[in-house]
Parts: sequence; C-alpha cells; structure tokens
Amino acid sequence: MPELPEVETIIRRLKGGGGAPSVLGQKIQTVEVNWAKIIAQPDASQFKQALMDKTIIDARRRGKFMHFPLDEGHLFAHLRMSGDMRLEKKSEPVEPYDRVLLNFLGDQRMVFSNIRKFGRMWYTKDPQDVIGGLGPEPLSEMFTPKLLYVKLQRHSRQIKPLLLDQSFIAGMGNVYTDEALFRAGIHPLRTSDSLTKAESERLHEAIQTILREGIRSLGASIDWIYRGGQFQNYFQVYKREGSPCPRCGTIVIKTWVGQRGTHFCPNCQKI
DNA sequence: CTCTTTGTTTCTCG
DNA sequence: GCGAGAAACAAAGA
Repeated sequence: MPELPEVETIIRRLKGGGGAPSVLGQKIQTVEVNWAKIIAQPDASQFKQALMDKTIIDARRRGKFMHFPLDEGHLFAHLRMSGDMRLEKKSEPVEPYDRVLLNFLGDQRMVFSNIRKFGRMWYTKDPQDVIGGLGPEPLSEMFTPKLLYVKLQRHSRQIKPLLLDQSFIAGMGNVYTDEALFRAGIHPLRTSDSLTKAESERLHEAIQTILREGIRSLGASIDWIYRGGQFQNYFQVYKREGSPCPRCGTIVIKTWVGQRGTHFCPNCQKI
C-alpha cells in the first residue's frame, strides 16, 4: 500500500529540512530486532553485527524501496503493506508495531514500524542484490513517452498487471495504477501492445501526474496502513465503487484483475 | 472461523 | 519462452 509517493515522502522527512533532524551522518551504535523475519538478508544476528558502527551517508528511494548507502555497504527497507520509518529521540516510547530500531550515537534513533510484519530489511555490499531487477523510475528523465511506448509494445499483457510489475516500471501499486489508468482513459484489461501511440502518451502523462500529485499531497492515508498524507481526498476511482465518476457521472465499478481489486469507470475506460 | 487486504514469488497450464 | 491465472505467503482486523 505504501507506493512511490508514500515512500518518497518518508525519505524526504528522514533527510530533515527546516531544521528537523536528519539521518544523514548518523552513526549506528546498536540495533534491536523485535521480529526476526523482518530481516531478509543476511540473518538477524549478522544484520545487527554488520550495521554496528556504520554511518548513514545518504537516504534515497528506488521504486518502493528505501535505500541508505552506508560508509560500508547498503541498508535497504521495504514496507510492503503497511508501516513507516521514523526518526525520533531515543526517549520516545517504543510502539507495539516497532519491529527494528537503529540506535544512533547521540540522542536519535530510526524505527521501522510495520503492523503486518510483511516489511523487509536488507544489508548488502552490492545494491544490485536488492534493486537490480527493477524497471525504470517513472519520474526520472530516462522514462520518456517513447520508452514507455516501446516497452508496452514488447509485451502482450493486460495493462494493469504489467504496470504493477516492478521489473516493468518501479513504484506503481494498486492505488496509483487504478488512478493513472482512469486519468488516461484506458481500460485495465487492455492488452499492452494494443495501445496506440496517443494512448501510450496519455498513460505516460497520467502516471507522472498522478505520482507527482501523490507526492505533493504527502501520499495517501488509508486506514491504519499509512498515515500523514492527503491524497486519499483526491481519489477519482480507487475505493469509489458505487459512486459517480467525477468526469461523466457513470457509476464506478470494482472488479478483479490479476487477483487484485480494480476500480474503473466503464464509460471513460472502454475495452 | 472466514474473509479481505497488497506486494511479491512461485507454480502450472496452454 | 511467454502470459494468464492461481496459489502461496507474509499477519492482522473486522
């Protein structure tokens, strides 16, 4: 559920700004792992050992991954379905869903909070181990309308599952995919290589606009999955089944595509 | 107990 | 090999 805009929001917050504390330059003193399965690589005890005395030199986002280059090696985190990464004072109380705590030298710590325990963290020397298989960043300069069109033509797949495929394009999840397809006026079951150049260009514009608006709104807050953002107030189709389409008034419907709940307007998005 | 939720991986089948 | 579809899995909450 935390998708590209939510992760981007978290990363920007972790980097500080306006005098707020930052993770940059923080040296890890100790690591507490309260749920061992969160650690995907290596195992929990080696993870703790490896991170000790390492310094965080940057905080970046790649797709839905948080990427923290260290003075030696790299720390990655992925929230999967829920949660947050907080920077706070060590004197703050530990919450029930805080799974991993990085205690820094000084008075700060970074906390990986994850209700569902589906999130994962990695320590590796080679970033490619974790993010090597990801497709292009949808907000990067290399993600051009032409690139999207060429890539769509290379597959004959349903457009919605293809957009959710992180090796095709990194960072799209169920919410922003439904919203982008609505904005572009494309039915979620359309076959990727059936899209015309004009449709592909509309989709490119829609993906970038929806993601930028999501970031500007600081992400979307959905129940207890993620909190803080306002983008849920701008949903056109997601979770709006049974309500009129904001463009044409037709009732928005919900179906299943690739085993995922899928929302669209049957009038604006024709097969 | 059953059902739903999503990101991701793994499997089978055509 | 490719794509569809299903299943599995991670766990919690209604």
